[in-house]
Amino acid sequence: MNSDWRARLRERGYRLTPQRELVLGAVEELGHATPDQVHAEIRRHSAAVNLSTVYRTLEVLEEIGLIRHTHLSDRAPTYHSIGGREHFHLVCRNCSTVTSVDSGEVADLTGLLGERYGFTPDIGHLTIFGTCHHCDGATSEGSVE
Amino acid sequence: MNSDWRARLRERGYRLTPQRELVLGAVEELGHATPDQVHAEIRRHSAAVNLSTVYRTLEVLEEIGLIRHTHLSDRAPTYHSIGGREHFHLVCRNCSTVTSVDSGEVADLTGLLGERYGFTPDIGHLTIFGTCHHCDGATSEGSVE
DNA sequence: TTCCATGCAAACACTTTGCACCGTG
DNA sequence: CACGGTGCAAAGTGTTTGCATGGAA
Repeated sequence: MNSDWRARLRERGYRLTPQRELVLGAVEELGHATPDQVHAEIRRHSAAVNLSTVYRTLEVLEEIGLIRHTHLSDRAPTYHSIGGREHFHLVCRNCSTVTSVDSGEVADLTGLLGERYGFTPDIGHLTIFGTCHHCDGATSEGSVE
Repeated sequence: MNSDWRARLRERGYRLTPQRELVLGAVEELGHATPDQVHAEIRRHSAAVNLSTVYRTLEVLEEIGLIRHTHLSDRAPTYHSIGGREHFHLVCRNCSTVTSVDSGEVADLTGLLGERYGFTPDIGHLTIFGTCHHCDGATSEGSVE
């Protein structure tokens, strides 16, 4: 599964380029990252990759299912590699802490939406904003969104 | 509850201006609308309100709890008035249909996140992307996000 | 009369696009 | 050696800000 990405690209008719390897590597290393952060991370230890290439590449990598994006803030989207299981995110508006939750945890929700609304949710894209227990009551400084 | 907004503004020390009335009216009339759509709607039958005023006003109206915003697409946020009960949205990526679901429907989810993660979700801000039953299987043209 | 709110224009943050050149397959 | 991918620069979208003027309280 280490070099699976090479096959994935080829299968779909995409070419293998050093830029694509660098972008994927940066996403995996950063965990959750905006296009700009990916760009900066690459620059830290490699030759520069153009920002527009980063955008185009993230799109391709998501297309072939190696990474996904969600919205952890009102600003830029964040990308993360799909390390095994599908998950969604909880984001605290107060302290900005991000918690990943396995999609299995919300099987009930998925079932309910399916039965009652005929709707199949894309759990991997989901981010739920709210307040974590450390911040209940104490609404303070820098908040996300 | 019709002119409740006047009191709400005054209570919090905000002034009552025709622009604020127009923006609130447009949001209520449109249902779900982006800042730009609100701006356009006002222009349709009134003197123009500056776009930056629309932005500032939407922020104020949300602050005092008359409207809320959520993200129905990757582009602009959409605002809606809080007509009674809190709700969240289901958005079909294929046909862009938006379904409102009462937050009571997901009491189980809210309970689970609270117990297991100490997290209090902001259901009113939530939007879940996915596929509606009309579009299952048949992934076609113009998709959101 | 005092400030808050508005209009306007410029600046911003993020993303996309057109085109010539480059390098993978 | 053809065609997809990249770099670069410019243009696009959506949003914010500084400042002078205007109007609600």
